[in-house]
This record gives sequence, C-alpha cells and structure tokens, in this order.
Amino acid sequence: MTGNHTLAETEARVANRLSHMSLDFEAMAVTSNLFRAASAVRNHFERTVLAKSGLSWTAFVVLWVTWIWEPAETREIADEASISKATLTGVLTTLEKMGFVKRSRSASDGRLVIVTMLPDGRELMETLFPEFNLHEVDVVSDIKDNNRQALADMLRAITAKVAG
Amino acid sequence: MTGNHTLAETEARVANRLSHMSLDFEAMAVTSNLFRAASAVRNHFERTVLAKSGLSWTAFVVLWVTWIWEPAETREIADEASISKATLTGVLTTLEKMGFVKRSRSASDGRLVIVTMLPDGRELMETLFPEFNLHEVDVVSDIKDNNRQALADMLRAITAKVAG
DNA sequence: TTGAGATTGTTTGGATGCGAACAATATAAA
DNA sequence: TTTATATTGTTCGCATCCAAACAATCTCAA
Repeated sequence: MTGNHTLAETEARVANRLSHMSLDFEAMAVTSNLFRAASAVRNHFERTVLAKSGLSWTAFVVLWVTWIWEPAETREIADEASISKATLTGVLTTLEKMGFVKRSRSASDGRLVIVTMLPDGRELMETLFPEFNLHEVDVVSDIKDNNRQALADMLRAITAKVAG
Repeated sequence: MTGNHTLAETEARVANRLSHMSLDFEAMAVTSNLFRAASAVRNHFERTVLAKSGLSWTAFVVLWVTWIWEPAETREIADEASISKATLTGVLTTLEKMGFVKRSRSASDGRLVIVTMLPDGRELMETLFPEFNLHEVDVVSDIKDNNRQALADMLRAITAKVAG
C-alpha cells in the first residue's frame, strides 16, 4: 500500500531537488522505513486484533502497561506508553468509561493518582494479549530467526541515541 | 526516558500474568522497540529541527512528499505519508494557511485535487531538509555502517508483511 | 442519452496528541 | 512556622487522526 515509488525513484527526485548537497540516503532509508513499518503495524493491529474490543492503539498500550505494572502511577504509565501526561488523562478517562481501569488518589502522596485494573479489564487482557502476541509473531515471521534479536537491539540503540 | 523497566523485568511480569501461556518474547521485543524507536525519533525531530519552523511531524512529511513529487494528487500524498485522506484534508489546510502549498483542481478530472509548492515552501524545504538529514545521520550513528542497510531491509520486510 | 456504479476530496463526530497554564500537594531552607 | 521551589494530574486550546457519510465527478453499459 505505502511506497508506490521505489527507493531509487525517490532518491533521484531528492537528488534533483538538492543536487548541490551530499545527502546520506542510507540514514534516510532507515528513518523512513522505521516510520512506515511502525505505522503499518499499528494500523494492522488496530484493524485486526483491537477492532472487536473497541480499543484504539493507545488505549490498548495504556491498558497493557497498567495490566503489567499495576498498581501504577500515571507518570510511570505515560513514560512506558510514550505519551504525554496530558494525553494520558484523556485515555484514562476513556478506559474508565469502558470499565477497564480505576483511578484513585495515593494515600502517601496527595499529588499522585494510582491506576488499577478492574475485573473486566483483566479478563479482556487475558484473552486479548495472547492473541496480540500471535500477531506479533506473524509480523516478524519474514525475518530470519537469528536476526530478530539484532533488529530489536538496533531499534533500542536508536531510542537510546535520541533519548540521551 | 522511556523504558525505565528492563526487558527481563517486563518479561517476568508478563509471565506472571500469563503463566499458562507460551509467549514469543522475541517478537514482542521487536514490535515494542519498533514503536519506542519511532515515537522517540519523531519527538526528537519535532523538538529540534521542526520546532523553529512551526511544522508538526505530519505537516513536515506531507510537505516533503509534495516537494518531491509535485504536482501531486492528494491520494498519492496520503499514501506516501501513511495518513488517511481525511487527515490530509486538515493538514493541507494548515499548510495552505502557512503559505507553503497551493491546492488546485485537475483540469482533466474534476474529482482530483492537485497540490503544488509555493515559493516559501520550496525555500523552507531547501534549508530544512538537509538539516533534517543531518539529524537522520545522527540517529543511526550508533549502528554499525554495515548493519544499516540490513536494518532498513528488515523494516521494509515488516511493512510488506502486514501490508500484503 | 441516461442512469447505475465507482472514485475522489470534504465534512462530521469523536478520540487522541501535545505544550502551556493551572491548582493542589509536597519538600526544602530559613 | 513560613516561604520559596518543585512535582503532579488536570484543563485549555488547537492540531492531528480516522471511519463513515456525503456531494461532486467520472465511467461505462444499455
């Protein structure tokens, strides 16, 4: 679907627009394909596994993080889900409306909000996540077994590079 | 910033929640780090190169695609930018307000909208994109030279897998 | 020529998404 | 104790983001 144009075609066009500059097309290919892949995988998950549960991608990630780390502080969830705290406020409201999670004030620190799973949320994740993982397996199935670890490591290196 | 928890920690938690299931943690690590990396890189670009021009990530991508392929049909831009045509309508309105691009009707097919760059848009991209590419080089600088091609290829394989 | 079906961009409604301002709470020093 | 500073989640304003409904246009068969 995406990428109707070949890499060579795009490179030729870019070179034409910036003939005087020397550009690193390899680095360009990495970031470009990073976003294509992330976007395609996200859309794929939203349209297959997540569609029937009515969860958006972000709502699923937030629910997953909460499921793993509950009781969890909101700043921790926002950090793990890679979203801002402002966004998290809205997503948590959505998940509360759906009856999957519950907010409560911390007893020891009145500024903190603690998020915990509700029974419906736990039940959903126990069936949804294994199914989700099967799709993850499918997504990487065309990558050689002995390369998957390296791929994850390189992606981690990229994250570390821009986060530091 | 993201990933305060180690992989082993997360795995132990997930296993605890789903002790009866056999999960593929390697596949999980790939997709998880794919989204972390994409999100981190995007935020990095928005806060550094793009901030001073007032462009959002999506607006920049749309502007870039238009710059490369103009005159371009909107469906082509939406496809290349990996966004829906509904989203593109809004982004194009933003870019038009900024004076970077211009919409016009196709003479041969009244349904089509053709997007072309305006002088200010071209001028912006001619300085912005080389700068952007320098950041792309920086982002992959911790990955060995002879691995970058393989990384791009694996990401392409993932995109192809879920798009097909 | 006409009318059914396909294609395209926009609108609509609702959910993210973020920075900045904000109120509430906690912590530190004086 | 009091005051200044820091931290946290929410609110606000605005810009994406998408599916579905929509109007305009095109195509093609009858």
